[in-house]
Amino acid sequence: KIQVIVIDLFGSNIDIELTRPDEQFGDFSTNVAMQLTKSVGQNPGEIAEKIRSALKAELPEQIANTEVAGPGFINITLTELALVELLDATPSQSLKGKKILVEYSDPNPFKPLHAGHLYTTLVGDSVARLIQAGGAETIRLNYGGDVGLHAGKSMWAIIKFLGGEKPEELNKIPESERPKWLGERYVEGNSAYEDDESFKAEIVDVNKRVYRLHEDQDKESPFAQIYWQCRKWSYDYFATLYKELEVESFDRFIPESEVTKLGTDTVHEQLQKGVYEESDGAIIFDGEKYGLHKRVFINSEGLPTYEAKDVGLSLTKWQDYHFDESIIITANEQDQYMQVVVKSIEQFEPEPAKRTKHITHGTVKLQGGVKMSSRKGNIVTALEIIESASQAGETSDTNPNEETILAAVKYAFTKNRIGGDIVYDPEESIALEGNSGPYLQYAHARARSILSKINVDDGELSDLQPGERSMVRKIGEYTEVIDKAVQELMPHLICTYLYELAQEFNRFYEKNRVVGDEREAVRTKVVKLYADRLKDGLNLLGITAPEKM
RNA sequence: GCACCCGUAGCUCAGUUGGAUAGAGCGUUGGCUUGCGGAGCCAAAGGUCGUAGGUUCGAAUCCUGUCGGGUGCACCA
Repeated sequence: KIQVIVIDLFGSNIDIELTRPDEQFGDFSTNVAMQLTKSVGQNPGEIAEKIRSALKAELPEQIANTEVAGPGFINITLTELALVELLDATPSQSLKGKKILVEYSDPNPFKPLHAGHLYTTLVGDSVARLIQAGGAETIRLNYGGDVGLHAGKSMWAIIKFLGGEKPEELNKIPESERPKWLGERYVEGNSAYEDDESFKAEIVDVNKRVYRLHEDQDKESPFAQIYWQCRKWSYDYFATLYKELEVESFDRFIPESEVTKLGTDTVHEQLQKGVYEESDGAIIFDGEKYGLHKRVFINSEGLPTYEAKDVGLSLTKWQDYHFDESIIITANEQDQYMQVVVKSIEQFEPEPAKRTKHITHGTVKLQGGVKMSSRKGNIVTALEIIESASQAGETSDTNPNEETILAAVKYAFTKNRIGGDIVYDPEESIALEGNSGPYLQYAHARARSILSKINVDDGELSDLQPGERSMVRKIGEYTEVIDKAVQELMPHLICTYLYELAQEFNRFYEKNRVVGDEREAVRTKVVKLYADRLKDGLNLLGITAPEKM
């Protein structure tokens, strides 16, 4: 609408950006006038004034007031009618008709789940929810390394523990201790590999046997029985965590073993065509030609590295889904690695490479910047994080139930912009005051409690008083926020908004009685709209909104 | 050495396709309580936006240098 006026007046069709300014300035604001200063050759105040008066004349029904302020902002205050109409808007489903793959979580069988896995799982879940909210056909993928050196290390230590290749010995390990037991074996195998040359050689050999077992589709040999049994234990363990977290379930688990052959074959094939090259007995891709670095895809033992398997994975995704977009979420240490892999694929299969987007996040640290490592063994496991939230709740006056604990952890991990490291503080996450999941749950429950005491029908939103208008204004921003969060794939935008919304409500609530007031009907409508948005927003984050707490 | 990410209040973070007095929470200090869930509200103190330049009418935001932290740079994942 402003666009048209600008074109009429100045013949310029720049994009008009409407922002939500501080409430004192109005409902919308734009700085076009300042942007036009140069091309038009008039001072911003004059330009703004022309646009302002034209705009006001054009839309008398929608615009109550406009003014030019500061260096040349045009501030627009909507009429009550227009403001209320904004409430009917729904998120724009901008991804409708697209098929989008989201790969995240990616735990490796035979290795323990540490706090980082919890983080990446929750980030992935919230991003996938956004994509789904955008209307896309969303396919959740989980890729895991069931072959590779780590599996070799674990298998070596497992066999040693069992006193040989004796699968029946596995039955002696109680079900509840299996995840921990597997984690300990990995740590043992890893230390052995690093500390002792002869152990290292043995492990390399075990690693080869694991690959061979897949090629031969061996399920019978004692070695294979141990492998498949422990692999299953790992997957069971992952399933337990996902269930506990109440994250959306994955559409497909793709173990590395499933894509190894395709990846290996492709690399060999493209070696002939010059995409990959031989170097010191290994097959590499020379990313330096593209400002990246060199990486080994097939090692000199002839075994595929992670790189080759990722090639297989990408091609598998492309063949099986023909996606519009493929999103991969990992820790940021894989950032440059992934660029090399994707660049190599681009050389012979450009389409899927171009449609692949890598989102990276930072690492989880505990209060005081303590980092966790899975090499040393002193790791914080995923379940321990949840446990710590629960414990922090018990020592406070909260006494949280499961819903609250999950809300605490999920919100703590999604409220920050994806990218940097995050510091997890259990006490802050479970706190009922401040910017936390439980605070928002409480805010919701309190609003529902008010509504449960109401006996009148909703009123029309008209002749709004200032507090009511502020609430309507804030509620009306909901769809804009969702759209932006979907577009940018940034769940934290929703967190920020919901928190602001709850604060706005608390201000309203402080001054305006609902039940029994002469404006009860109108205010009931406001509270209802507020509670519904809060609930929807929390659900988008995978957080429940209980009626009572 | 090269590359990528990060550096905003004591702490944890928003704000970064350039725009109005840089905003929240926690913590600190003071006020509000006969209340629909006070798990709240109001207010104060607290900032050379790492630092030095540059571009611009205008820079936390863009460019360059520099310092500090993290990560990655060949047979690990």
